[in-house]
Amino acid sequence: MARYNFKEAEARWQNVWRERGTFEVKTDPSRRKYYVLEMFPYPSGKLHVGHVRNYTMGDMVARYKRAQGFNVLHPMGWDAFGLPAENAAMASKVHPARWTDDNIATMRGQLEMMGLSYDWTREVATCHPDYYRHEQKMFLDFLKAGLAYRRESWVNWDPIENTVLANEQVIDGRGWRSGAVVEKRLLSQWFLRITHYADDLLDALKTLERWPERVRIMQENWIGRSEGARAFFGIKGRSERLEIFTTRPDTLYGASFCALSPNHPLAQELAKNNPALAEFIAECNRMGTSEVTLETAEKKGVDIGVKALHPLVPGWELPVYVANFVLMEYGTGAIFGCPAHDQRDLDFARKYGLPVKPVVLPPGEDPRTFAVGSEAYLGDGTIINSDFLDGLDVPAAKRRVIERLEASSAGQGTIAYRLRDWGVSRQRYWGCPIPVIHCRKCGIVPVPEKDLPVRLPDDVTFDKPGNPLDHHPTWKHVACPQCGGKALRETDTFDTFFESSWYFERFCSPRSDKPFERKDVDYWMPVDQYIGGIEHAVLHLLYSRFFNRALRDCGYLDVKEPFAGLFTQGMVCHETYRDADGQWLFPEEVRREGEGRLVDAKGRPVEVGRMEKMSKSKKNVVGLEAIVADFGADTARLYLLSDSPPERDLEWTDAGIEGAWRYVNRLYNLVTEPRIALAPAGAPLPNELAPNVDKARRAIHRAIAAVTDHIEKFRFNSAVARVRELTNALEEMGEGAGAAQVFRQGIEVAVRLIGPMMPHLAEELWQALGHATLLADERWPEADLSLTIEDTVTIAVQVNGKLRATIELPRDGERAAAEAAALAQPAVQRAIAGKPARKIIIVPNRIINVVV
RNA sequence: GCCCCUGUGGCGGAAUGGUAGACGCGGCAGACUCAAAAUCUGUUGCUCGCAAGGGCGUGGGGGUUCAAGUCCCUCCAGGGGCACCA
Repeated sequence: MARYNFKEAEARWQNVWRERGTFEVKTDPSRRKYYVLEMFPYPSGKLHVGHVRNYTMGDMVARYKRAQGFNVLHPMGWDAFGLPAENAAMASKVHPARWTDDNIATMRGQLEMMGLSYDWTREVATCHPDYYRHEQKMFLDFLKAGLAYRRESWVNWDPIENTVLANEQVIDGRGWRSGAVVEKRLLSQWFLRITHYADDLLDALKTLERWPERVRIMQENWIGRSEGARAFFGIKGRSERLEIFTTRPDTLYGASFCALSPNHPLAQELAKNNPALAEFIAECNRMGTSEVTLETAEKKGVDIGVKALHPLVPGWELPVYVANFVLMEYGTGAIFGCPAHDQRDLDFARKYGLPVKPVVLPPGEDPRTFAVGSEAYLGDGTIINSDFLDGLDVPAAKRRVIERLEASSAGQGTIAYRLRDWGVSRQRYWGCPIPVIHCRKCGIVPVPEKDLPVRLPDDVTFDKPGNPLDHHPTWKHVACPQCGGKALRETDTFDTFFESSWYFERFCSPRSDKPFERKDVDYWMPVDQYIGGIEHAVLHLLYSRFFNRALRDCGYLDVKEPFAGLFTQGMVCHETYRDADGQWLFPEEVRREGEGRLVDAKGRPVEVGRMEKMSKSKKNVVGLEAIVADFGADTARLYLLSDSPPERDLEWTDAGIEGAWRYVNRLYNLVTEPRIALAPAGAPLPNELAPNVDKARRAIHRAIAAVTDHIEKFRFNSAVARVRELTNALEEMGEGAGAAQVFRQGIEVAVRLIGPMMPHLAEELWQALGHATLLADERWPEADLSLTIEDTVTIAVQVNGKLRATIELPRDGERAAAEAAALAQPAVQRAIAGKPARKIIIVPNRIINVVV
């Protein structure tokens, strides 16, 4: 048995592809295009197996579509701005640019080693001025179009480091480096008006038929359109009114209190003369900014002593609280509480002894006895205790109460969104500078286009906390473009989601002076198949959809949705290991001793933990280099494709990769040392085939049909299984008339089918079969459908839904014959036990169910 | 806390509402070998039975249906996201 020398072969074929420019493509409107894109990586250091799984799937699609004759664009680049580069700069004194470039070089080498069919001439790194200059121009256009604006918003503030922290850097309410209790602080920042497109982003989700349902649902919920009403409550003894938002105006008669956000203007004003309230607001502001912090915090409030006047019932006064669960960003920053029909309001009411009055009667309940205990009633029912609304159902009551509010100018129907505008300012160095200048006289002045790009200075230091751009000695000091006076540059940079919101368009014309050429974008966009992690289901994918709309409205392009097809793949997981001291161990530090017992290098026992997402902190990562050195890129690719369904998590095991390696060799030997002498290529079949040969021939065509279907549907694990079934069938086929021809046919088909999975091995075997062409340039095989259908079918026979026998019958036979054959089965007779059949259900060619 | 997803043999998984366990990993038995590795052959859901043949079985409970891993309700467990990680 020969071993496949993957080391030599993989390098050789990678060279051939590179030298021939096999995967370099041009805009060519005479050809059908297909754009395959994997989410580009952040250059964090090294490629991990999770990246490779993603790119292997993309390569599978790219090579498959290429074989089908498409002009396939398959580019790769680097999402190169971001926080880790600055953390590295602080930790090990290396400049973010240097650190990023080094990482890119390492990771590019790793990608090349995997034999992925990228057009490397299109490589892009977002940290280069050639890239980010275009988004500075885009931002200026957004500003002109009113899509960018400036307002104050809250950030996490570390009072010891005097710096803004990312949510990730806040651990249990404390700064991750300083350990200081994090405060919230108001900062003036830039926002993009994504809410302007809320309805369009929501409605267009329906058109994204090739997106996973769950991603569409998540985006729909994220946008969170809800119809409701604004209502004005008077304030006793004051002239202004309190404007509240509610999605349940039908429960207005069940109100028992009003609550304001700690940042509501009225709360802020009253706090000036109310030390207890001021302290409560301060306490709220010490909490982090993340939604999970707010939502899981204990619900608290302070009665601020004023009385709100019910908009529909003269003289009805309600207490007003400031409460930590009311968000200033949603609705109006003020609510009314109806405890009987909202769980949070109920908890709050119980805590502060407020009345609970039911106004919606659940079906079947008696209005005289119905009461709400510890659980609010959220469903539909009949309105009670509500004056003119009594007797209506919930939707009707909503309409009626809104009519009444509008008639009396006490409110109106309105729509609220959960979606908030996108804050793009970051107080960091390693990002794209925001191209504006702050002038004391002229205010905010955009950087003139002739002065773009605003480049990041190289000479920065990270020894002081805070933004290095801000303490750079000269960079921010400029003359105002309008008045010529002394002015300051904006020192904030863009959120890195800015770069990833249009890179797929840059790939269409990566070397253009413009962001992209219209003719290229018109040809290549939209991305036909986008592949990435489910963790991007909302933010990146929603921002990109928005950004595309904003670019369209600024005249850049004419694309409705950037990603026509989306696939979200699962993560790669691995067991975790700890030594006797509880320290994490890398898998290569653990060895097997005896009956499944694991020990460390010193022979001490190792505790095996759960399968978890591979992460550096738990050391449950496998080195890509080691895998490729031991087994080759194709084996790794095969394993990644075959082990789990692509959307599900994959559990990396040594046994799994070894199994893939065995198959690689088996396939290699099947071709290089064939059991049956191969007929010459293209030799005609004899008129009569031996039955076993005919069976194999049918298996070949069924395999083509099945593998093609599985690839189309992203069931790569099943595609691999079907290829294995084919090679199993070929190995089992005996000699007979036509064996040499069919065996050759089968092998050639198998080699073509593995082309997108294991491209190096496929080229190697294609050559071994005597072909002078590249397999990468060959067309995908087509199944002869007449050969995929068998003459006989196996029909299951059930009695009362329980399988009792199977019968072999001619396809599409008579129902009566099938019924008779089924009833004739001894096992069926036994199960019927002489009882008359009440009903016999026959699903043709499939199943017969006798009901007795 | 809220939104979304997942749950099938010892393990990864397969299965247009129609024969649960394809394909693979692992195990067991055998062949080859001085021996081991590699390779090959057979076998392998659990359970009762000498066998023939039964019974049970897709996280738990309930429902719809001639028929449920698949559809509905509910509970449990694990995972992803929650707006400054990318």
